[in-house]
Amino acid sequence: MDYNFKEIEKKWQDIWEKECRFEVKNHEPGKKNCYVLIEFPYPSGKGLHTGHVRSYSALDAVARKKRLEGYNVLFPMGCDSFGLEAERTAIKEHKLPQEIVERNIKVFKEQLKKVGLSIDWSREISTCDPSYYKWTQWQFIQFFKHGLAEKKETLINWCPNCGVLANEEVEDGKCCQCHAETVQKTKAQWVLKMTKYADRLADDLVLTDYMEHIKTSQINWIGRSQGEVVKFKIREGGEFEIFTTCIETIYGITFMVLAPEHELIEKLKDKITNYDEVLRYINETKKKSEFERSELSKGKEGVQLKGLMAINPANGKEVPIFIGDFVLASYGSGAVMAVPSHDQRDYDFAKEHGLEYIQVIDGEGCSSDCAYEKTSYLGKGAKLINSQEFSGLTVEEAKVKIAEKLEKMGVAHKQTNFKMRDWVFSRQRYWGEPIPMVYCETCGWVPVPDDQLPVVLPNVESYEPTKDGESPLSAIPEFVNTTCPHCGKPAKRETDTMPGWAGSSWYFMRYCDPRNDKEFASQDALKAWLPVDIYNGGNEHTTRHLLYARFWNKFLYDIGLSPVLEPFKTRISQGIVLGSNGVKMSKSLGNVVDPREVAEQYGTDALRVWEAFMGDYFQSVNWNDDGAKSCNKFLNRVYDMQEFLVEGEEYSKELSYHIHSAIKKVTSDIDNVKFNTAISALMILVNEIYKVKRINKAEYKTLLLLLNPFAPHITEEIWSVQKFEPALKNATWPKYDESKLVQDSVEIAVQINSKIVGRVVIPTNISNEEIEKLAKESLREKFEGKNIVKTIIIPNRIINFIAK
RNA sequence: GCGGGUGUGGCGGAAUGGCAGACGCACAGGACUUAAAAUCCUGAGGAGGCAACUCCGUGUGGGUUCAAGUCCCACCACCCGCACCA
Repeated sequence: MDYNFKEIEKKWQDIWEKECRFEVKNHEPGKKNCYVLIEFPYPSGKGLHTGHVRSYSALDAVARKKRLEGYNVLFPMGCDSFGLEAERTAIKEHKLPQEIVERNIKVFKEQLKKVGLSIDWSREISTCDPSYYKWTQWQFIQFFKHGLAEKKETLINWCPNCGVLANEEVEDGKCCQCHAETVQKTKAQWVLKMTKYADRLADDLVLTDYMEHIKTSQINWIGRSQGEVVKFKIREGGEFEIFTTCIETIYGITFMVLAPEHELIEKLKDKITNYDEVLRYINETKKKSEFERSELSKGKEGVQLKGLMAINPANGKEVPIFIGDFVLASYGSGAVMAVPSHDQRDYDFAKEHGLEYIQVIDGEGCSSDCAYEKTSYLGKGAKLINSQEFSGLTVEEAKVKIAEKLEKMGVAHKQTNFKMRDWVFSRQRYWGEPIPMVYCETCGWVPVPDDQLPVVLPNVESYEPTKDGESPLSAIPEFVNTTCPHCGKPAKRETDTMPGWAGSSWYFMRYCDPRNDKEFASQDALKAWLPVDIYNGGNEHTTRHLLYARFWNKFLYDIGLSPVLEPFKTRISQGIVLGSNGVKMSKSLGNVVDPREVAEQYGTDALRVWEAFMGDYFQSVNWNDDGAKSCNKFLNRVYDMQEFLVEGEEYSKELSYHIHSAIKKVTSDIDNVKFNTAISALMILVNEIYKVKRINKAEYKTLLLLLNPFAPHITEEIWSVQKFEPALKNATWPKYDESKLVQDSVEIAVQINSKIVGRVVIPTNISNEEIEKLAKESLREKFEGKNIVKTIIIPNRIINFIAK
């Protein structure tokens, strides 16, 4: 008969809760601390889905194993509750975001508890709780006091009817709600100067054990490049700067391109003979987002600034100037030199506009339909041509010499540029932390004093985005009007709120000391837990959230409030769970699987085991309805094994090898986040036990402990029913003995000229000569007439004879 | 476009450069049963063959190597991110 998972799972969840089993102190004598962290969820109305269960139960397995290994484990949970989605739902349902969030958190928590996660609920936090965001605000003020927060003009999406829009709300240049055309406008916004930390954010990755692709993503997002800033004079007066990493191609310049926003255009408008055309192009550009502008297909568009010519400082040559929207004002100096022979985008642009090509690097790569780019010529000893005194030098020599010449002339200097930009920290939205600043005519921007924090988000009647582009808070005079904390004169509060990223940039610190009302967390608590040992989250957060959190921590480190340079030792990302049809689960496609239904049918343990087993943790995987069923079957086999149980405190001869290899495999697989093969190893062990139809106490206990991280309810139930000692919560993770993994004999494959000709069973302790002899003897007929010239032996696997 | 990934049976997936397809699903056969379900046991990449066995097989095309799913080069397809969704 099937085991009664409903009863068992409820029973143990109640016991864990009653015992406060997973509540943890910051210090536990004789135990090392281990911090297992999973990104806290956004409490959307959709509730928990199978993707959540996959990562939560996986990290729960890690936490449970660490506990059994004797660690003092912090495995906390909370909610990232501010943000646009709650606001939208609230608007739709005519409720307050506060209510929506409260309701969703309740559902979430209930669902999480049913998954049987070993969470310390006493440390639960929510970013929209004033006792939490008080400290988010306090930290913002520290950024301000250290000159890292300032108001600055930035680009926003603007809809004439709806005001400021998020990128997400713009579809093909139109507002997603009213379908009016949107434009890009500038607006003064709070900005955190993250670029000041760009170098360190890139360099300090060596201090972490992040997965390699995550480090690469971070480095590419930061996008550090070293190059030269070169000053170009304009024949008609004035000058501008460009940034290039390919100074070696400067003699190949045949035109220049400025960003349409470049200040020079306004300055020299009287000298531009086709100013009307230029203006039209600039207005067209304003309708495009930066993302659209950087697409290559649009890179050929541009308009010449007729009447102007730029002068190449290297050789005095005059070249035409264009504006093109593929040049972004936000990167470098908003202007580029164009070398069509050696850059594909310049090449296409030149072709479109009938411009000249000058090849300056010698090689075969330059052809009639593509440029000879640096990826093809760098590091290959290519030489310069058509470059005056530099012709004949290698690219690497020329880079240095040309830069030297221009620097001596006073028209160039070295510069490091970053793709990464400062963090725009303002939102003209209601549902976020109010930015705790006051503007005074006399004193300028003044932070709200500590004793007046938090600046509480007021309850309002209308919190929809405003049409004038200001935050809904600006319509509340009681909120806006205040006095200057500095001089006491009437002043106005900042009405922008913070982005959702704010609260999530330091929540892992708050978990260390969640109820502290004197500071965001005590240094003692932070030292006890940081850095986080293993941090899991979605792939979509491996660039931005991770950078923001690392930046935030580095700043706190610099002002003495974080004990670590890097907050996360390792970072991993789970693959998403797709619908059974291979596409993302969504309500409209009807392929959403509710974990509650699965648990109802096959049990939470089966669901957890299946989510661990269904595939490589890092890869996306298609949901399969039969999976949980098969895992329920597996758990039943483990349960039914009680009938085979015999006395015995040591592993039996028949099972010893299988037990030791399972311990080894499961232990290393959990450490290496390979849950699927850990489950597979357990299945193999269970199959072996069914072959002998006998299991003793020692063996059963080991099996249950290995399975416990994945299926905590059933294992604890069997353990307690069988009255195994000590109680499972006090048991220790089993150890394997390498010497028990050595088998007496092994079957190896025999190859002649790399083709398998047969197999032979050999003792494991014999010499290579003996292996050769045995292989030849057992497959004598295959060797007839063969002249063996070489033998390759791969221990316990293959012997390969090379014959002539 | 830029950046990060992925591609293996009917399906989910395994495989430190060393016997491809572990483990599981679905499938087939057997045991148990009046019968079915459940359970237990066995089989199975494809093609050919009564069989022993042979040939073909890890997105495509090349290459390195005694040996390639794995390393290198070129290509194709798909997924994720791209700064006001978080």
